[in-house]
Amino acid sequence: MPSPRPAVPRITDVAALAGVSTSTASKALNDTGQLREETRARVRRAAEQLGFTPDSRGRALSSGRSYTVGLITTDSSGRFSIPIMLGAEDALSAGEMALVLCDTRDDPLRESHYLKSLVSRRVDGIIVTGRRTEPRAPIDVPIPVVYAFSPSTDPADTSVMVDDHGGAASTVRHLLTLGRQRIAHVTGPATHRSAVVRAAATVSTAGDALVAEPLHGEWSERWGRHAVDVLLRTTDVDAISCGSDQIARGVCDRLRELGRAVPDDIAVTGYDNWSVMALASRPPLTTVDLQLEQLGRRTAQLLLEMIGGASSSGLLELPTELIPRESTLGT
Amino acid sequence: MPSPRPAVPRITDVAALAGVSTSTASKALNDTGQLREETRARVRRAAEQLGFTPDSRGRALSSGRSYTVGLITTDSSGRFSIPIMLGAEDALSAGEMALVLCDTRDDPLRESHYLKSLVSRRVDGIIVTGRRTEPRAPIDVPIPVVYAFSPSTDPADTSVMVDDHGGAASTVRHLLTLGRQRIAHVTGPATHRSAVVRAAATVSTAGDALVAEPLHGEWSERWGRHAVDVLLRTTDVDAISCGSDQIARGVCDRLRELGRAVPDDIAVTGYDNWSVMALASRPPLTTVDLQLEQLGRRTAQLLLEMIGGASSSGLLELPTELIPRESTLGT
DNA sequence: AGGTTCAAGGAAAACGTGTTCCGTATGTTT
DNA sequence: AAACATACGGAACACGTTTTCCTTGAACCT
Repeated sequence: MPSPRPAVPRITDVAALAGVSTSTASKALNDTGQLREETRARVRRAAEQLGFTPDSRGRALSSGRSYTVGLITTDSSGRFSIPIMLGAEDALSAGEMALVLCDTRDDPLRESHYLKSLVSRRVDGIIVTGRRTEPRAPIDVPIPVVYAFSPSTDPADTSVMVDDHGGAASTVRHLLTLGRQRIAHVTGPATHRSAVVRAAATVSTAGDALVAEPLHGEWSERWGRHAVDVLLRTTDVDAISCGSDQIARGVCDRLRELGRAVPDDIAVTGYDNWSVMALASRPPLTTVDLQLEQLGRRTAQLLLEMIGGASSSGLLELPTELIPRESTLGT
Repeated sequence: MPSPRPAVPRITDVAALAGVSTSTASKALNDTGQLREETRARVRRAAEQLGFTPDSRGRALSSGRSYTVGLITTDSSGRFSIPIMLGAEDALSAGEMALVLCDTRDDPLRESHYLKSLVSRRVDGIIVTGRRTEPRAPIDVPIPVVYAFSPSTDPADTSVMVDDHGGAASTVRHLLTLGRQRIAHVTGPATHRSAVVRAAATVSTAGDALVAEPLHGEWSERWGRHAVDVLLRTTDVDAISCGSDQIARGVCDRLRELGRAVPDDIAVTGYDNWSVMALASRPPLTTVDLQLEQLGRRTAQLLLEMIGGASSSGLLELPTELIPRESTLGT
């Protein structure tokens, strides 16, 4: 016996108090059907008085929709997934939709478990997101799905991703505009798609101003510091464009240690606008904001449209925003 | 007309295929009731064949439970809320419970909106968490609630928090064990409970070894760097215990710039085990791990117990773990 | 043989809502 | 005055499951 009954009022209670039938009460509360305004008001008053909140389980069953979407992330602890989640949640909550969180921790077993759970909950749609920008295998469910950040390998699926090419190009154009002529690029592993894409954009945008092959290493401050040593040993540069804020911060630290002024001697750009790196760096970093929260919002909107019946819209690349700071502009 | 019907099989379809009634099918699939094993197997085969997944909306309505819990966070972008979320989600998913995410962004309006939504969804329970350790006003719902990280002001509510006193004390004991005799403490704003609690623990544990009043400032690397200047101007210290890894990193940076060796001249401890700070610091920081994921898991377990009928268990403080690294041990 | 017990499975109700269909009263038109 | 449209509101059903009874037949005991 699980307690005598929480005594939460149902619509029949409201109807009884208002002296109408349940169907009338339902119409009154949902602004449907043909009712006198006076009746509507009476029902609303009754609902108010009882503190009635409609049970969405009943509504879900009756309407065929659950007003819920699932968010599957392979790694929600990553700093990329989180803003996406928040943006999506924000856009969804505006439409009275709830978001259920599923962190697969990169485990295929967990993923299929969650998928089953979401299907069983008759979720209206699913958002799939990951930590990296490499395309991932699509999931197989009879529900609208949108991929965010890491697109589906199937181009017919709807995917929303960051325009990494444009982002990297914008930093280079920024450096060129400032008159820099001897640019180097330091970035992450050549096995990471984002590093490769950004490097390619840098190469093609910088043209003759690029004075060295892109340097690939790990996404760390340590690599940034080390790369400076490697670079200055052989090359004379006036700008270093980095593949991440973390690398850029390492670059700045090492340059300072070597007595090279940033940006007077060498300008530095980061990537990601990870505030804890970009703002704490000395000097603060000019960088590229990925607009991930916006990406999450856009993803949710697309999903809502698909739930509404729209067909897949293929791959969508969202613009980034260049954030100029002292590491290129000076004080 | 919303498409001719997704044609997802219902339990009646399974029952029909197996040649039994729906009630029998239900019993077979849930391992309840009295059925021949052969019948059970037949029903299971039919379900398998049809790819049947029970509709949890129906189950929710029938069982009176939604198998869902809500997570209300005032700021899910914070690095504290996230591990808590993940831990909770992990513990809940093991029990076939889903977690719906609600980020209030510190807006009371949004909070009440979400509360209404969760109540309407007949969530089985709610987890409330925040960015800071200050107690917060309890929420008023007829559902089990557990507060995580930021406890409820009502001591009768169930709250799970970090043992900040013990955490700070452990760093000081660590320093004393290493033979340090002249300890200073640099931490965050005196308006922050966590700073005050950690400072008090430091004072009472260090005793005579504390050579200066705790220094309060902001939670930033910059303040850490500045505090070193302030401190060394008047005092001779052989250890600095910091209120956060961010501050500790700033302290280390400044000490290095001043040519003071860490830890040989001065040992440094951080707090939070925020890997991006603690590991990137030079040298890596001895620090206190808050075990937030464990805290999230424990919170979820308590909530499940309360959903199961257990009564509130008041305030619970979870232990932290000291992580020794080079900033006190050397290489 | 007649009664009791038990396994097996079906019929029906319950959960809470939304919606379709239908009856009634009221007012309007010829 | 009769025919008719319309506003209003109620009865019934649907959504998909679980669970509580109830029926049936067989085995068992005295």
